[in-house]
Amino acid sequence: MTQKNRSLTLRDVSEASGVSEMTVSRVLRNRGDVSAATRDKVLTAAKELGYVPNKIAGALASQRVNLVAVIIPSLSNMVFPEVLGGISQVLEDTELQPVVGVTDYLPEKEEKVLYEMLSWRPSGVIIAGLEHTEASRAMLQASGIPVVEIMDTDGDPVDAMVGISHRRAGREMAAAILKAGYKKIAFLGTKMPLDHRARKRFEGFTEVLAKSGVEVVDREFYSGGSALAKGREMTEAVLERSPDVDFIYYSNDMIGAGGLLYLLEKGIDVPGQIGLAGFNGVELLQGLPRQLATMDACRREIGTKAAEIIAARVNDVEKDGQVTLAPTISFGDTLRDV
Amino acid sequence: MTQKNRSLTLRDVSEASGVSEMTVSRVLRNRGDVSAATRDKVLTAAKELGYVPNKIAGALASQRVNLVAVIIPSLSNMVFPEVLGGISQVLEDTELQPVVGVTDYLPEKEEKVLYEMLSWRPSGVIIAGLEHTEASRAMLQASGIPVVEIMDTDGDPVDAMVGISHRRAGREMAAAILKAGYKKIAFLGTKMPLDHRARKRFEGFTEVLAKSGVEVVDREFYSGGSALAKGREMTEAVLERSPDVDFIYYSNDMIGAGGLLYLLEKGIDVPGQIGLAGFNGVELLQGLPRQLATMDACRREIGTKAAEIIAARVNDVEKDGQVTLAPTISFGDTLRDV
DNA sequence: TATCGGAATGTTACCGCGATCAGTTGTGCC
DNA sequence: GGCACAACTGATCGCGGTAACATTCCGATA
Repeated sequence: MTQKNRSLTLRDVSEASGVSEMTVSRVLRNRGDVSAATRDKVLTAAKELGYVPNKIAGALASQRVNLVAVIIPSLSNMVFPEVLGGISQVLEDTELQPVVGVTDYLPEKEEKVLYEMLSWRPSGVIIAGLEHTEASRAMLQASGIPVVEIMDTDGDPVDAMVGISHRRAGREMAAAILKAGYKKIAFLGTKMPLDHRARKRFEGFTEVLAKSGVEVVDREFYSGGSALAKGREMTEAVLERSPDVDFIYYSNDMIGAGGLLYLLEKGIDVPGQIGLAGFNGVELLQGLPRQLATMDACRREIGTKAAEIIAARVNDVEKDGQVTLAPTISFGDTLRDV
Repeated sequence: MTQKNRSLTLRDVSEASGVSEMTVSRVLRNRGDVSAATRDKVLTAAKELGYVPNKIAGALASQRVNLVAVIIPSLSNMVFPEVLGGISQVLEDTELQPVVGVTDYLPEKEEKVLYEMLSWRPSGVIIAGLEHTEASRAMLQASGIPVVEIMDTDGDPVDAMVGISHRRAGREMAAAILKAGYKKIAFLGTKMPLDHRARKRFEGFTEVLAKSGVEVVDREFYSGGSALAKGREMTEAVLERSPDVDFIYYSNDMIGAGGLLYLLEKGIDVPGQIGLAGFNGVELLQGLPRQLATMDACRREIGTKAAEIIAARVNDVEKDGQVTLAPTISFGDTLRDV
């Protein structure tokens, strides 16, 4: 246990166990034929010394790095940890390992993070969204490794993609709202020009409304702060400005929940007087006094499918690289299902 | 842009720009003297080829890896992403980079993840908790790199530690509750024998109650599912079983919020008839109809302090390695402040 | 008994880059 | 004009492993 600052190498184990470095390497990787006797000797020595193999050297020599770069905009969004869960679950059965990079929704940071990750020569990349800087796309293209763009399928992927159509999600929600007879519809969302998926939902949403000659009567955007509190505040503001609103579409469940709590407190009839809907289908909603209407974004499944594609491609197995999942609307208690 | 499967090396850039590999290396790392002219030549060539340096080789050659292993139990807990935020913020100003590993609260998985991470020879380790398997402790010890154990300070660290005393947090909350005159106190928490911090809070909590001759009148534990919904359910169950309860202490804010929503719905007077308190001070609470009493766990600050210690030690700057932060109680609207 | 084959082990040659040291210029100064 | 020195550039070696090939040793087979 007493050791210099320099960390141990195969040579140390080799000397301690009296066999060649190569044999030690074989034992530690379970590769090739090694007699049970020497295997034991080596393992004992390695354990005794507290040897931890150096993957840096191993990766360089073998030209194989079992890492999968996962690049997402945020960890605090609830959505992405779930996607990650799906990814990890699948990769756990392989020799691959996810490594996460966070972009904070900034294209330049994405570019930086991507560069950084590619410099470790991962076996694959899973990256959120279809919108990237030109340089990022070029890097992905040139990397020569499998790339899966996730979350969104409204656009052209560099390689593979797994997600839902957010335009369609917006359209379907709009259709359901109109069908339920609501007419004075407001939209509350995040002030994030760079959140392309929220934008696409909004576009799909207004598109369908427009076809029925309906226009959003009010809208408001926030940034930062507690989403629940913001939902509450914005809802209050909208009601004040546009008292005749009969439906509010929130760009995510969290602000939707805030709005719901506010309206219930005010004694407003939901969904009679005002209907509500959010987006994502987060688990959190199950604990609310009333179920918020929402649309499932298939988060976990996106993760598993993406990881499966990477795992297959790494092993040179071809696999369908364009997966569009179908989000399902859930009416809950805040949107009349007619 | 047309390239074989083999990815580019310094040699490619060197040939394309007509200088030695060494010079290319210097340009790309901004080290040593290089004339402006050759610098430009090299940078142009590198960009044109789409060259991305190979950190694997670089790290091996330089014996330096600018990664900091961050090992935490979970990403879905809300708490850890915030700690991570603190870490990232500090490391962003250095050349270090965090790499996250998740243990799911399982000691064996922690051991595995730690081994995995150490095999990449990071410059430092930030790891949640003070409880590890013997093998894990040995690895940390033997690694010869700075180690900071975070979140908790009730115990002996391998090296440095940053956190709060959860025993004390439990004690303080108990004292505040008693002082407010509550007598029939229930405890609701997670069924996680491996969540040592929750356990310590509970121990501190009961310890102070015991000193006043008070015992927890009821308790319940959950696992899995939506925390908000579970808080609701468990609160209902407790009220049914022990209708005379006058205070409920929740092991986290999320279930506390569920309980709060339930009680308000039932028209129960909070904090008159029943007082409530949670733990963590999550941002979410700000959007609730009433502020839940809670105790701030100093999450972000834990992250920044830990990262600062690593950053300092990596540069051979000594720095105080035992930081105990003081969590502050916030009474909110659900605990009488007397 | 000579030969062969496979299991067990060792040897050699890199992997792509950076540390180190060794040139090769150009410049200012006496 | 010669020298010292800085500015710049290149050659060599090795980081700690692994792939590929070479070797040894043994029993089985003809």
